[in-house]
Amino acid sequence: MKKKQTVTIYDVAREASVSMATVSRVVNHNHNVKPETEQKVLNVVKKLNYRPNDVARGLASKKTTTVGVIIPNVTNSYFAALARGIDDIAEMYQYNIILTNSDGDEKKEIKALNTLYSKQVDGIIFMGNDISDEVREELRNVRTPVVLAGSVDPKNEFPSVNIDYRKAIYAQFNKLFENGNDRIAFIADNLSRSINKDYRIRGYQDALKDAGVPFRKSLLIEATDVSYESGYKLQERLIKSGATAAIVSNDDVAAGIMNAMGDNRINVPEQFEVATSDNTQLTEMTRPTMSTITQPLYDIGAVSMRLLTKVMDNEEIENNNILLSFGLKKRESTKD
Amino acid sequence: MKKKQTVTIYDVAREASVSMATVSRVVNHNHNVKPETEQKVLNVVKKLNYRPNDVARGLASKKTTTVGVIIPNVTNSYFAALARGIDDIAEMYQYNIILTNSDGDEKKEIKALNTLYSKQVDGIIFMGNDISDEVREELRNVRTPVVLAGSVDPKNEFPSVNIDYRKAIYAQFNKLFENGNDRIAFIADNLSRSINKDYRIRGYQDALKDAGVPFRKSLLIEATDVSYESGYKLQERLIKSGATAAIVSNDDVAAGIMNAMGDNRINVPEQFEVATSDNTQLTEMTRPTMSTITQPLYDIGAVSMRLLTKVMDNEEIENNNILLSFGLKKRESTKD
DNA sequence: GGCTTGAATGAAAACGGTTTCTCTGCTATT
DNA sequence: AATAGCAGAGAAACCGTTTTCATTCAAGCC
Repeated sequence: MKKKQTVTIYDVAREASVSMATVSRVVNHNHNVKPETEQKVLNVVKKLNYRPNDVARGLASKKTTTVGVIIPNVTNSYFAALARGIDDIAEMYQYNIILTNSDGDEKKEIKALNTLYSKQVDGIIFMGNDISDEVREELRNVRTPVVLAGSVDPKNEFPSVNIDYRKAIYAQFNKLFENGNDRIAFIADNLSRSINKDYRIRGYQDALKDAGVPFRKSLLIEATDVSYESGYKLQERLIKSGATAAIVSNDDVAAGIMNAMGDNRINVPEQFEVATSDNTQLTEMTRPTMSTITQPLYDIGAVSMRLLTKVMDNEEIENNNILLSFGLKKRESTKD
Repeated sequence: MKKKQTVTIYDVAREASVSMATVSRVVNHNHNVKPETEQKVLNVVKKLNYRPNDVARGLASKKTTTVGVIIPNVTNSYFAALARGIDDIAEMYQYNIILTNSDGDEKKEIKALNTLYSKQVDGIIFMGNDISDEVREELRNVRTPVVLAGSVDPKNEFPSVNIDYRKAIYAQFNKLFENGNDRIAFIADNLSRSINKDYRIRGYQDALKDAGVPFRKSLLIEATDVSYESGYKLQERLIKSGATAAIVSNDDVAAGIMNAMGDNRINVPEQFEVATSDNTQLTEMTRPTMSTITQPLYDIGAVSMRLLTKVMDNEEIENNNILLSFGLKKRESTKD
């Protein structure tokens, strides 16, 4: 009938006839403890199967070795890929991840921020495309380092890791333009969000201007959300708009559009070209496969976590707003 | 120059001229505090913008309102869907989620378990298809409630939420058999894992027996991993095996097989039928779309989190091993 | 030989809450 | 009027560490 009371640092100290301080030093690999003493303590630790209580540790040291991650939806492959990058690097630096789904909803984001704050996380990685003013305010309030991953901040107030969305769309537009399209639609789930308004659409307009093609508002199309279904439903409207090609900001939506085209006997890419943005695995799974901007998804997550560790350690940061390089991958949904 | 020292319960107590105990009571919505006093405290709380420190709380109360979630890979749509269900219910019950990727690797699983243990999580949800003996041992050691989600335990030692994999495969086999196939392959990433060996393959054999079809070992095919690529590479072997249909245990793998068939001018479903198992969104995105077992993915996660709350609260549990109902969805990759 | 120095250790004060007791006054009961 | 009972509040112990500061002791130095 061994009743397993949790064994504390005090138990170890007593059993090893040393003070708690010494045990603490040993456990934390501190210098200044004689090898023999260390060994003695270590033996007792093993014998008693002592495991430090991280909560007590957190209270005393004011560090929880935990970082909060706010993600719109784990179920979204784009963000899931980032999350994986984040977790891998976090683990490498001995941090754990508290994951919270926000659905990109301001209220939920703020609530999550407050919870994480209460939980005393050492840092926060925020994903959500962009940040509203209220969220910005809250982000300032939680006095813990924040890094934005795959999420823009036009004011560059917070450290962030992204690709250059503006240039990416610019490049993609030009490809399609070279293929002979002069009516190219741009599709995103929310055109007024900063990531679209201030970056992608600008890139779109840059290209328009360079190509000497007039801007048509009707070619800017908003999807109801980032889902396959919403893309599927968009197909008709897309054809009616007179567009012959589309740049889509999300792979699921793009897949929906493409399949709807196929189901309506419109050939992709012969009759309509589709280019997408995230290079998630889905781009290889559809038929035709999808041409896309290539983003280093995993790396965006990984780099932002690494950046966060630097901020948490007060290291000198050369560049707060990191832009990772992107590429263009030609697959079957575009002509060239 | 307001220097923002963190405000503690003590500050609130002083400012409101009450004791810490009273503040604590108010903050925790405890009975036994006069409405006026409560209001007075509440005012100070607001004025000082006091936020309880969850770490201190956790130490004192021995509850962290945090549960650990071990997931093979967030990037896997099947598990991501479960994770979403888990997080939603967790949030509903005021818990947060510490998410750890294990890659289904025993070493990482054990390490994660230990970390979670140190962090004093109130409970753990384990995903990983099945559990090795070492993990089982560790699962016993962490003296915190554990629930398995989408992961079998032949010994039924731990509470779990699943579908009846054996019956599901049985039903699926029969469909394909009725369609005229008598050489039906079964494909999984690891045939010796319990979930396959003890459940799916048994279902497969049950069906074989009922149908009076002899068992052919060559029709049991192991994929190198659960990925689109590994499925794609399997196609040739599949044809050589003489099979005319396949039951696949993972949607990504199934998509790979199907696309490889298409790329090699083998018509699905006319020349080869493919049925898959997870009903992730991918099943609707491929062309042809995929027939599949329908699993309530989100619900498996949600129900297991709910179950965990019950275990954590020491509630009476009527059924420790929950089987959610599954279905069969006919799409384009099978004939009928 | 006295004094400085530094390594090794211990004592005890935080850390910021929860919770158990205990103590007041009232109100209700008889 | 005396007493029981209870609501409301405070004092202080406790949760399990880290960390500061003090102490001891031996070696090194002139």
